Amino acid sequence: MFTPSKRPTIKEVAAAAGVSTQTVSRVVNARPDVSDETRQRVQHIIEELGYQPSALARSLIQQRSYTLGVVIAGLKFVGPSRTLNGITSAAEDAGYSLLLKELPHFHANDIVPIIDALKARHVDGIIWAVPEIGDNRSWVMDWSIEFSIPVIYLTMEPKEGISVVSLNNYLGGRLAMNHLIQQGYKNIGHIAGPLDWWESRQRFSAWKDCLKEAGYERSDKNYVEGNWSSSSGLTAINKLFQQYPNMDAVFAGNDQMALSVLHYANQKGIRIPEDLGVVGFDNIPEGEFFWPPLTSIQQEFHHIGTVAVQEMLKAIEANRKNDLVEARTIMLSPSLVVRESSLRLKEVQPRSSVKKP
Amino acid sequence: MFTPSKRPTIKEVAAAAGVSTQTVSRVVNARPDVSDETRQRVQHIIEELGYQPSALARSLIQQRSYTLGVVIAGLKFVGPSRTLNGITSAAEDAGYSLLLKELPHFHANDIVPIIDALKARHVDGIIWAVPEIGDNRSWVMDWSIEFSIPVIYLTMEPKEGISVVSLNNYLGGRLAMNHLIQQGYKNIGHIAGPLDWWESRQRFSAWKDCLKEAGYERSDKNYVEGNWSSSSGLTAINKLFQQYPNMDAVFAGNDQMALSVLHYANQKGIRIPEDLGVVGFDNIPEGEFFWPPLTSIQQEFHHIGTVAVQEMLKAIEANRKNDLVEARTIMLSPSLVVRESSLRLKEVQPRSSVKKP
DNA sequence: CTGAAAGCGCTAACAC
DNA sequence: GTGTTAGCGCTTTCAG
Repeated sequence: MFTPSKRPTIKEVAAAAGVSTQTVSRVVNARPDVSDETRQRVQHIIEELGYQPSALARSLIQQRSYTLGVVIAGLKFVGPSRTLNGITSAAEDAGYSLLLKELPHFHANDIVPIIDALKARHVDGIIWAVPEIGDNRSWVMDWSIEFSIPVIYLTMEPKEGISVVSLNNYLGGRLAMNHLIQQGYKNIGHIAGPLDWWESRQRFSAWKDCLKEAGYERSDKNYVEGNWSSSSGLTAINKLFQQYPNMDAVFAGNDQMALSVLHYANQKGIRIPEDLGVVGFDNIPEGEFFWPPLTSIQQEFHHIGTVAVQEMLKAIEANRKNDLVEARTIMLSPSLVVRESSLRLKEVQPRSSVKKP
Repeated sequence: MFTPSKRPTIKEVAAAAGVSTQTVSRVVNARPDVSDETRQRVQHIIEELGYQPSALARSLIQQRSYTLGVVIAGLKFVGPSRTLNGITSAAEDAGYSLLLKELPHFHANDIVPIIDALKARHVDGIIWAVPEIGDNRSWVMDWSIEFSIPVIYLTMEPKEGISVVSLNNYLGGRLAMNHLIQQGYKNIGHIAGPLDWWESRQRFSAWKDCLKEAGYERSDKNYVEGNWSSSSGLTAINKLFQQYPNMDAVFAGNDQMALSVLHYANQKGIRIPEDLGVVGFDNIPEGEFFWPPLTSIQQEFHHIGTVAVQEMLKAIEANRKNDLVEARTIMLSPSLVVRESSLRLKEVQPRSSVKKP
């Protein structure tokens, strides 16, 4: 299965080349102050022995590991895994390794052991890629939790003094709602995600505000809370139609729940978009092939990860130079992707189109 | 944003407690040979200073890091991310940390730098969670690549001398096909995944073999190759119907491509399952809410990850004891999930059902 | 029960 | 250009 040979150390290379370990170190790190002849010889021995410096030993002495801690939750969902995808590629490009920790569930609040494990391995910074839910952020302002390294939070309500990268969910909700209103729908219901999620509340607020601005009535019977799953979406749309019989459009908190609205409509013979307009959120790749194709709000998960890493690198550099590390909030803008499920005024926008902000 | 205070070292704790570093070490590692009184005092100082041992320094001296390397590709897809989900939870349970590397693309063959980076950080083992595609496994038998640590491969053709954990894709294909045949479909087309993928070829072979066993004819016009995406699935189903007009069922290589078959049928007014039976692969959660609900082959991605970690832990222990590390192949069995898209004989199986192997 | 010495694999700082 | 010394933070070994 594998050859359990021990890897050579810098000492062995030095001995084989008849130089000091220091010289080997210089060659490995491509320092200029080595004679060409020596460099050649050492280089040769290195390849022969298959020598490879220990990043561990290096981290120890340099007090810098070129490793980032990533804390995530819900990897089995599209959003988190695509964001991680962005983090991995950006980190790789920057020459950083990633130490990954996944929380057992979204609400996990017992984060001290996680942070300790990361710090024990001398990570240079931590990307907290867990969405804000319930009180799972209650500790960020707790001064007893000392980080001593930069931390960047993803997907949460911006707060004074901490760095946040997030999609502007409120704006996304507004894009969805204003599109439906513009298409002439007047009785727009909402299937919200779980309202202990910050993202859900933002989308929910947008729904409320847009109805109000348009001068349409709204009551608490006009929305139902789901849990992001298609299954919960089906329950929700059933309940919603009972409570709100003259509903003519639905803004769903995500595409999975929107899928159930389409499913329900197909089953009941409700015509989409004529009788019922539907808009989702996230714009998952399958949405284009739902029946009918689903209008949605595009969220650049990958980009969130990339931006987070870039911010982290800046923070690490500033930290090194002992500069004051300025906390920054970055809000990314979503965009509207119009497809048939909401396109009642066909003459206006006859085909799929992507509108970038 | 954070307090850049330096973390205390074992020396500082020792000094504060008036003992040697060795005694602190003993307390930290819960060794029995410390007097209760000393233990208490040291314990107290540790908490006071917020001392935390450096896993790095420990790894260096113990020649063991309690860290696993995970190499993955295509994190933005459901399968890989759910498998990673299984790996993270199993590793966490076992007290192992994870060093994550994502390949830039599935076909990446330049894996030496990846392995070197992992070994430089002294991982105790490597889980190679990249599916076998084209020649991206050509190096596994290359003896010049020395691992010196256990490696477990996911999703590939079992090979003598290496450890593999994989779903039995051939069996999955057979479950799908025999179900369609049993439902009375006789002209069964196939939308394959990319045929340089081992998984696709296994499913493809099952399609061929089952048709042959049933005594049905088959030609090269009866299948089309897609690339897993719904978009490619739509192209594929168009082409397939042109080439194979009397087709009455489709076995799609995954659920995304199956979705496009449903989409196509809805568009053309083809009735499912009466005129056309459809079976997918993977059983993604949304499939239940497609229109009509999609029959599929359940693949336990999470479980693959869990099993891989368990095997890894065994291999690491054996390696430590210098036991002979036996290479093992573990093939997991998929199961058939029947829904409306393939249920022509309604009286036989009137509802969704999951058949566990 | 506790401490001193040595060293894991490497690099910073200084000598020559 | 190159070598020597010291030490990153910890644990192992061996004394006492």
